[in-house]
Amino acid sequence: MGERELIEDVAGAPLDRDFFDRPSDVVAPDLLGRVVVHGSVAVRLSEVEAYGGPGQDPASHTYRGRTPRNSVMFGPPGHLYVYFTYGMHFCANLVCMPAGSASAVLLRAGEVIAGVHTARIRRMPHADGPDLEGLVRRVPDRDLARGPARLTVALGLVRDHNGTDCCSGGPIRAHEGRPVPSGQIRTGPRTGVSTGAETPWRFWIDGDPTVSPYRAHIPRRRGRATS
DNA sequence: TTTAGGATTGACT
DNA sequence: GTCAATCCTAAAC
Repeated sequence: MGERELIEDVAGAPLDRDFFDRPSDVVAPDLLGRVVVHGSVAVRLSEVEAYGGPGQDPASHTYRGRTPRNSVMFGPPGHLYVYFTYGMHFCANLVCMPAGSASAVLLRAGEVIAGVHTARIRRMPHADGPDLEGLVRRVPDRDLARGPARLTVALGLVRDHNGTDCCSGGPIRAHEGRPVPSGQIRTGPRTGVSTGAETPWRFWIDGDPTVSPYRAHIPRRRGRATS
């Protein structure tokens, strides 16, 4: 059995593009329990957030229209939108709706269900140094993909993956997994956004230990405190 | 050209 | 609970 078959054994068949050709707030809860795959690593999603289109959602990167950074969100559905933030982190989204509409779902957290060893090494501080397992503090399994930047690292997604088509049988795909019954889905305000936080477009699996802890947005101070 | 601030995280009190 | 790290983006000038 090859890598593909092993992954499909635990993650089911890949989702096709039609899955993403719907509004992001409809796709988002349907993504819970689904499995995002990159090579040998697979993550079962436990928490996502929907972001809307131009002029509709003040929290969305596309609210003010197309820019070089957000151009992938204006493209066809089922593509990966990876962005850099806080000077050090990458986060990953799956684009929804037809080209031109520019909405997406942020992948916030999940459980690593395949490739745990690879994911753990990626999540170690200084994984490229001489001190590997046993010498560096081991990240608990539940924390491997608990948070959007952590999930992106665990899956090995980087800047260059921005724009990747996830519905063409390539190395990065979304698989059907097992959808979560609506009774187990919880919704609430989105995390860390300074505007539009009142829209309850964060979705997570009730009671799942891999869901990230909620943190309200805190505007950061700049420069030195004076006087 | 300058500047504010960010879809976060890990360390620390 | 607080805070710094760190660089990119887009808006303002």
